Amino acid sequence: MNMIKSGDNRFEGGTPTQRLLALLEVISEKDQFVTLQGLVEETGIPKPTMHRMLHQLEDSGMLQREADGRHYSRAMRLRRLAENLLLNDTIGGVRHAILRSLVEEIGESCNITAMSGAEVLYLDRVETPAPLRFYLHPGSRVPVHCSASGKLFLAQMAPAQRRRLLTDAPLKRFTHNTITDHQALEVEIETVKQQGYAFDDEEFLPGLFCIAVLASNPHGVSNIGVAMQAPIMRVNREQALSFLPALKRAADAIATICQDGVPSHSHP
Amino acid sequence: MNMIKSGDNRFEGGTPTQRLLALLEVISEKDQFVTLQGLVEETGIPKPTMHRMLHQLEDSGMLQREADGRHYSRAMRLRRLAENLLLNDTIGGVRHAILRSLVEEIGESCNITAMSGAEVLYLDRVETPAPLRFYLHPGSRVPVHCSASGKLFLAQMAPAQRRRLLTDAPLKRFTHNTITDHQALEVEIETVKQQGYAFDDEEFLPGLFCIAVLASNPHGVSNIGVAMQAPIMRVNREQALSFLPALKRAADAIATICQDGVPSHSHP
DNA sequence: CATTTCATTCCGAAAAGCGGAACTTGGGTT
DNA sequence: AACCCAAGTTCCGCTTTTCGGAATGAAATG
Repeated sequence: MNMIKSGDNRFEGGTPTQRLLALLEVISEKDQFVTLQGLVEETGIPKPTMHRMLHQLEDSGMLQREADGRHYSRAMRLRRLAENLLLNDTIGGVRHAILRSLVEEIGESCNITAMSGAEVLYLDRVETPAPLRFYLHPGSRVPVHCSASGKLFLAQMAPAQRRRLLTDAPLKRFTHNTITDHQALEVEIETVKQQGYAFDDEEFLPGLFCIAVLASNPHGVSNIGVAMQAPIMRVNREQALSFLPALKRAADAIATICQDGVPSHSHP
Repeated sequence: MNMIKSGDNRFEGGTPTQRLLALLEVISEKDQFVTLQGLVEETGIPKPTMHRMLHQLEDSGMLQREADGRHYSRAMRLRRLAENLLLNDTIGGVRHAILRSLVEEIGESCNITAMSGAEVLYLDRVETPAPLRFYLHPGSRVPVHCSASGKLFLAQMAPAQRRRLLTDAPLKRFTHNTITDHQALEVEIETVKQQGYAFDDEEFLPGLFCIAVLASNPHGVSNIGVAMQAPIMRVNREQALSFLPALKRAADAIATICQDGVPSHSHP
């Protein structure tokens, strides 16, 4: 009894189904057969509960027992699930690949953003290989008024819609550069609208400089942006501007792919 | 093709967690974004229930919403789960053993590959004992358009899906042999489809020659390939062809194991 | 054959799921 | 501008599942 690390925080909160997914995750990380007892020790889930979970997975053909009856391994259905997930993930895969090649080209972290509610959502992100970097993971959100993409989204809105969005919440200050005055923000947005791109000059995080463009959308307004984020000591305004063509190219490629995101009802 | 097929029997019995897995399965079979309504029509699950399920998957970072807020796509955690499932699935070392005996038979390095996103992922690999060799470790990735396995995966895709994958990717040049022209690649893919195997003739790394086959899958497309990789000074096209039977045999053995998943014996 | 170690079953309390109905939203039409 | 329609979201009382401590098998171990 040595390496017993009771309780994986992954299993503490969440609904039963989320628990089950977390269990699958633990199993997926193993390259050996798993046992009930082993999983109990690793996850901290009580034994009867774990027993039931494994049984469900076995009944549904996701796991199978080995000859000895106490070791579980991946069954066909789980393999097929994993294969299909990867095999058919072409849209996400391509989008990520475009982002990756953009980062490779300009050498700084980039992300794909979208307007979500009253905030900017990071859809995907690729980090620069440089050691000094900001870590912001996909799925996180930032305010509209102090992000480059956010200002672009605001710039293409109808004035009434923008006012509705901004009047409700005050423009929270994050740094000394954050634009907190509505008048000043309108001026900035006008500039952005004319330029077709936007900066974030340490307006959200001290030391973070960004430039963003929109993935243009023929059918109207766009809700996809592409942005570069870099430490201010490595990228200044001129350098950021030199990245514009590459950013624009990536944005157009992403726009093309995302156009036919309509699901089909076809079945093999 | 019926637009609406209410009620997939997969969703009739079973516990809530089994239902959720079945839902993931349906999503995994799609190569496009899914919507709440679309899934409701396909599965027959009531709308509020589906709404909750998708929310749970979104909250746990398995799915993410696209910009429009109504299309869902695979999020990072789900991709990682799928990759780990395949990557660590050595089935008690049997899969690895098959690869090892293949290498022993033909005398050159071989690997097992899978499609992941827009790239080819190395699931497992065994090196030749020969002193001169390329070192590429499991878990690494190579582009689809310049790898033997990649071309096989492309060849079995529906044209629309392939186009989406390739159209906006620039077909990056790695060597003087890399196919960088889309037209030429389509021709190559057609050849590959008819032959049932694919070469990589120094298209990715100078001096590296590969031949690959798919582990055939009775239920449809396959996401597992088997490939040989050797220095061009040791293996030419004819020799590579002479390895085909052995490669095919190994691929079939791997396919069989992945279906039955019954290993002979072993103490983990 | 006593002992340890897991796997399995039981069951009352607690929680999550369920889904019809109603409500909201956003885009398009009259 | 008023309306409509389709899709997404929320509500809420009822039902089902889950939860997990404790007790009970079933093998290995000594």
